[in-house]
Amino acid sequence: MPVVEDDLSLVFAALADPTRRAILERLASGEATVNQLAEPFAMTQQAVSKHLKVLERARLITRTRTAQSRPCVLEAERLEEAAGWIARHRQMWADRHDRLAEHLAALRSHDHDEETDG
Amino acid sequence: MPVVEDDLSLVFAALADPTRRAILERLASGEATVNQLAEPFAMTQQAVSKHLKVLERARLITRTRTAQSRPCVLEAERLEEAAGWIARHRQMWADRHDRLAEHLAALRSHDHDEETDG
DNA sequence: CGGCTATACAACCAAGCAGTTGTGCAAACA
DNA sequence: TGTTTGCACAACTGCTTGGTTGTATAGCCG
Repeated sequence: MPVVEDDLSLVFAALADPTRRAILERLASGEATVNQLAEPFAMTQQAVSKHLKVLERARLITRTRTAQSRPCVLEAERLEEAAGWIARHRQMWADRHDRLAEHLAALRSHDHDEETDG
Repeated sequence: MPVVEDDLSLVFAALADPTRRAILERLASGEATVNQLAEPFAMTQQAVSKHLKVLERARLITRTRTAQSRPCVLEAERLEEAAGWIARHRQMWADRHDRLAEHLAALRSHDHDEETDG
């Protein structure tokens, strides 16, 4: 197991939990304190605090320090990275499927093909 | 901890590992057998097999049964789901940031800053 | 000052994961 | 037929995680 995990893994891992995704969704409509976030989740404040740590480590949120509360705000940049990876591979896979279809079509029209690779 | 995890969590969790992402990348250039996939990864065939199980469970790949080998092929649809979630929220966050910027600009134009800096 | 509020830290636990070794089994090959 | 190849299953290990309770800290209120 990676002692140091790459950013992408951290982001995906952070997104791989329904609670955390819900937190992000809630946060999308504005800042919130830990206790505000904890309320709808049927879990303790400490548990939410841990989730926030995960999100923070993935830099999906940042936290500000105002008096005795530490509200959370979203950080969209990390999401770009994840989106980028997916988009890239989605394209590659689509290409691959296209080429596969082409290839099959080519094979079909050629009747027989000798593969002399260079 | 979810006894039954939703599809989205499975997909993100599957993507949250560099080895599995590398497997997907390799798979993007064509089918491969377990041993072929295992080679570059400095880990045993069994470990790769486990990773493939994770990918299969997330339905990011499917496996075909030909004779004694069980090659893997990519399944792009699941990726769409993950891409969709991210895209949706990216947009929401962007909107939010825009509004925040507007808000701050509005505040600034009001010239109501009482900062006691040192 | 005392007490309330908001949060974090620590210890603990059950479960899961990523990896290992060892083994079994089905298909191809000699 | 026996051997090799390709893969999976099982058991085990160490680390991580998601949750708990209990406690500590920092700021506000009276």
